[in-house]
Amino acid sequence: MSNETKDFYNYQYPSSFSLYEMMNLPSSAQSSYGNNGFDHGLHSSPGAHDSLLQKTFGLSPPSSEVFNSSIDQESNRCATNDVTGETPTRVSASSSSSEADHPGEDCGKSQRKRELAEDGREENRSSKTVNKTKKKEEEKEREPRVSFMTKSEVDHLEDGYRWRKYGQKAVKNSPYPRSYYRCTTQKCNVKKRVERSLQDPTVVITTYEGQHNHPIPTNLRGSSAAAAMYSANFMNPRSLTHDMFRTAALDYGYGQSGYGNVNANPSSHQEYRQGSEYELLKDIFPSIFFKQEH
DNA sequence: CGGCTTTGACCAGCGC
DNA sequence: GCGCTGGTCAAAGCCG
Repeated sequence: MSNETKDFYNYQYPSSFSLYEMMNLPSSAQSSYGNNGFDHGLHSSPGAHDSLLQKTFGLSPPSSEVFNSSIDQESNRCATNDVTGETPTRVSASSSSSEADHPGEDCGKSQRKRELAEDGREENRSSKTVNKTKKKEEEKEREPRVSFMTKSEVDHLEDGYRWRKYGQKAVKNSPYPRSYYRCTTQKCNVKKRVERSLQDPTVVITTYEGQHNHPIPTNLRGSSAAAAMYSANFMNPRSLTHDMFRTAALDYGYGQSGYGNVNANPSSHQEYRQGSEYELLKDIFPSIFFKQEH
């Protein structure tokens, strides 16, 4: 994936996009799996899919919608991602997260600025004698970065992991601050930034940076399914298999919860037990994930 | 008491 | 060199 921008005609679609992106599947893999699979049935009941995706990804409370996501594994971060400028039913998503990270900001400069600042600090804040050559090399090894744009009333969305807030900064030209979180697990340096979109304050932009080197904490609030999926991406991007999605479906009512009572919204369980959304899940995550299961 | 949030200070990069 | 900005630190306070 490069700077290519993909258009989706329904804002539920970016979640399917993010799945491919999160799995690091090459474009050939996408085409072989076929977008047709993802088209299957999606237009029939967008609201239901929307609800399903929210719960499956667990990134938002019931009132929120994950309506865009992007991933940044390399340095291609300057593609268009003018999501909030789109109509409500048409969203563009791209492999770039820069615009999602910092709407309206100058991409290249601020991006490099951020990385340099982070690298310098992460390596050795106290010692000023940093080997510049080494530093430059490490600059190239950028952490994978994924951003989600989620319509939500709350800033900090549950994703299954435990986070500690370590900073908050006012955002230039925005009344909404940006919050900085770090994974609380020892030796896990995954970070995330949370801010509200300047264009649409109801939209929360969550940017994950780094890879978790540990399993999802259990006995947490939020969605274990989402955490499992997110974990699968960052622990091993190619390990996100149909089993994962089946687990997601099971966790949401097609089986006994395997992770304990972690669902923040018990009512969602009830919906899934009715079965209709399991079918929707199969529609969204089609044969590649489900066909071998029955 | 441990874990978390808050918040002012600090640092580094960049533009002028 | 200076000011601006983003990102992080760390002390203090809060909370279960």
